[in-house]
Amino acid sequence: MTSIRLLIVDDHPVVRDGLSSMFASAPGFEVVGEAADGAAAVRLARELRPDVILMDLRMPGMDGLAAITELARLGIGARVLVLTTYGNDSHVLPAIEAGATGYLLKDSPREELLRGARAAAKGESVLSPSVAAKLMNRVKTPAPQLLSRRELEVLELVAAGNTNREAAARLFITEATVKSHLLNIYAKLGVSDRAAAVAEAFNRRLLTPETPEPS
Amino acid sequence: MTSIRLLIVDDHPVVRDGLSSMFASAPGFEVVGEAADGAAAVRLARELRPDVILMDLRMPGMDGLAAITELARLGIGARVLVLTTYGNDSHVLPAIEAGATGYLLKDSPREELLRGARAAAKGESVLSPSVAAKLMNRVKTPAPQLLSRRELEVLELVAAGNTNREAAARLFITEATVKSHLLNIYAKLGVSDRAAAVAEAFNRRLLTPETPEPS
DNA sequence: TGCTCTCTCCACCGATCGGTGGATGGCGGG
DNA sequence: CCCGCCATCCACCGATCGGTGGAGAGAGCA
Repeated sequence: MTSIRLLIVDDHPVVRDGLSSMFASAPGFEVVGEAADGAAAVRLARELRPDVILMDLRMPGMDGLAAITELARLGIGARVLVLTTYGNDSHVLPAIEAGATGYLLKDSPREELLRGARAAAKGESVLSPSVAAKLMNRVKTPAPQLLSRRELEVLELVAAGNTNREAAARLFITEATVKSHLLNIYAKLGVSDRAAAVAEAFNRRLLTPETPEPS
Repeated sequence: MTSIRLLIVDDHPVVRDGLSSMFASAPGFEVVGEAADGAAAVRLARELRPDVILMDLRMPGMDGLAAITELARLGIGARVLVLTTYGNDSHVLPAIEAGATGYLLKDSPREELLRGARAAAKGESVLSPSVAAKLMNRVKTPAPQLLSRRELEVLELVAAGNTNREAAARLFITEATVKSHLLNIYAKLGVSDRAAAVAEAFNRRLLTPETPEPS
């Protein structure tokens, strides 16, 4: 098995040196380049085709998020392992959305960093606890029983594109009843039309996106 | 620092024994009980008040998911670390939604299991790579640029509860233009009214729930 | 026994929306 | 150079929706 080719991106020379020497001294890794900002990172990534890019997010000029986005746009296959100081800053989720493969804190134990880089090279997802927690919160959030069962049914039908009349037919009630349910829903959600009600329901996880079933 | 009190839940005696002896021999852990199904797990959890529950999902009778739900309903504070054989089965996300603190594979290295249990005791989230990947897929899904920038703006305003006239004012265009944009949106999303368009946009991740800002 | 909540239903009106069938100019790729 | 996509705008009409102001019946709780 050949070594994992690494590109290290961080605006602090100290950090680059630290990471560089740490990975260089570990078996199975080869540091092929270093960059101090996003633009340089993208340039080097095209040129050197590393397997894994260790990427800081906060950098002058093109930041890490922009760089990840750009790499994805260019179709560069390198896995990006975000390596940053704070796990709870607001850039975490955008970075994942942009296509980062993993997200670790810089002060993770050496062991974990090495394991993370290896996992990233295989395309596995590595998350530090704080990031994992953030992601889980995104999914958890027990639905507070704000809407009654019936109201939720009505809202689902409306979200599916039914008119009041159609929803009424499907529920075997009259249109008038559907309208009262909707008015109650608007009041409870603090909105004043069906479109906003649907949006608010998604925000409050009363409705959830269909999970596209994999394999 | 006192030991972490563990409750082990699995329908296979072999697995219980294995885990039990593994944790018993590790410093900082104390196995206070074992259960072979969900009902017994809930009973023992109320009685023994463990810090962490190592929980299998597939069990006869009350399964792990039901047990987690029940524990949450009863307000039992124990952290639940799901410990199962397959990382890609369909019970993963429901378990997290029900309130599991972490999710590890049984064949994880001993090291990882111990670390996972310690992390869970502190309330940190531990995820095995396959589960992390699943969660990330839930968030990733790069939006296929189906809607034009302008159309997306219109849809966002509509989702926020604006009428066509209001959206027009905010975009400094006429109501007629907003209407054409919406008609285009309906065609592209395969729907025929604004509420369904909003729902479909959430399903396709063109719109995403606001992340409730923490601390 | 009250009280509250949910679910059901009715009538009526103005406001808004969806749909049709256009038109114009700009920008970019083949 | 032409085609397609995008963004902008127009008029007109019927359908639908939101809002008001009710009411009755059943469930659950104190």
